[in-house]
Parts: sequence; C-alpha cells; structure tokens
Amino acid sequence: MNEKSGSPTGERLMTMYGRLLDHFGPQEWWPAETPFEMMVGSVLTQNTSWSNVEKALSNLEREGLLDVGRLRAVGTEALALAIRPAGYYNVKAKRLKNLVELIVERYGGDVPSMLVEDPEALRSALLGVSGIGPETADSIVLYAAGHPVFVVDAYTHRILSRHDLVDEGASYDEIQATFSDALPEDVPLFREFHALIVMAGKTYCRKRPLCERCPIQGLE
DNA sequence: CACCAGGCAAGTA
DNA sequence: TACTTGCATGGT
Repeated sequence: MNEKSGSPTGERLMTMYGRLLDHFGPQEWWPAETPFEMMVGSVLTQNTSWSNVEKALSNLEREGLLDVGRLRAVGTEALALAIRPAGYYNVKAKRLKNLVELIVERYGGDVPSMLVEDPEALRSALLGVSGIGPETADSIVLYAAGHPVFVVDAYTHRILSRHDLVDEGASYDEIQATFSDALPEDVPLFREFHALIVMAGKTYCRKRPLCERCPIQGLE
C-alpha cells in the first residue's frame, strides 16, 4: 500500500531483527547444496528437528536419490526406509512422491523451470500438493525460488503474539501479512529474519518466547 | 520418565 | 469454521 519501512510495526520488527542478528550472527539459511535438496529438506523437517533431517538427507545423498528422476523411480517403501531417521517416514515418503509428481507433471521434471514461475502461481501449485502446507510452500518460494514471502512458523506466532503485534489466535495469513505490510520486500532480509526467529526459539524461547536472556526481551 | 522438534491432512461436531 | 488426532524418530 504505502510507506512500509516507516510504520511503527516496521520499526519494531527491524529492531528485533537487528538485535537477533547482533546476538546470533548470520544464519545463512537454507543449508542445502541444490534447490531440489532444499525442497526435500523442507518436507523432511516438518515438525522434526534438523539434526534428524540431516541423517535422512545424508542417506538420500549416499543412495543418489537427491534427484528428481531418481526419486521418482525409487519405490515408496525404499524411500521410506532411507528417510527413516526424520520420523513420520511413511507419510513423508508419500509427500516427497507427491512433490516429485508436481515437478514432473507441471514443469516437465525440470526444477529450474519451476523456480522461474510467478511466485503466486508457484505457491498455489505447491499448496495443491498433498503434504505441502503454507509453511513448506513459503519456505520453498523464499529459499529455493528467491521470492519475498515471509515464512511463518510456531516460533513466529509466539513471538509476535507475545509482542502484541498479532492476536494469540491469529491465522498464518494474518501473521504473514504483519511482516509483508511492515517490511520492504527484501529477500535476504526475509531469509535471515526467519532463520533468526527459529534460532531464538530453539535457544531461548521454548516455553515462553521472551525469557530473560533473550536478545529481544524488553521490546514488547 | 516426559517432552519437544524448522507441519499437515483427515476426521469430527 | 474450529478443534482433535495420527504420524515416528532421536535428543534433552
């Protein structure tokens, strides 16, 4: 609509961002060698710690399965076995298969073609895949395709409601709009900010988002 | 031992 | 629309 960086909410968010960056340093997300690996990781990490995802990705790498064609060719049972350390392995094996089918059917199996699609169309296509919800879709749009959509997770929800920037019962879209309306559309900023929020959540904000040692404590 | 992790779909009321 | 439940491993 209008001046984004100058809004009160924008100022508060940028202050939070600055403190988190000073405290934790750049997180350099997403940790993946290729866009396809990033997408696979985004499914594997659903409600799952990254350390477990790393074990599963390592298995896939070793078996040469971090590839659209190879993942499409492998059996669902064998895939499930390979990703076992990431948990929910039967569900996630199917979800990865569904994602691969989208890539094959809509983009001819060509990941680069997928990544240059319009962001809204790409997001919509991803949401059409069973097993890909808003957070996974937005992660792919931001970190693999490089479009400025803000990724919202449980930590984001808790921190923003704790700072009274959204209601406690706010929806995904409402929380995302809080960032979109208040911040400039800056891909490196969106990438780093989300990564820092997750780091803060993992480090300090498990039960309550604003404990004493948290770098964004006192801003509310 | 309990609890949590970088969610999502399907079922119920 | 708004809850609830199943999915599962590995670390604290």
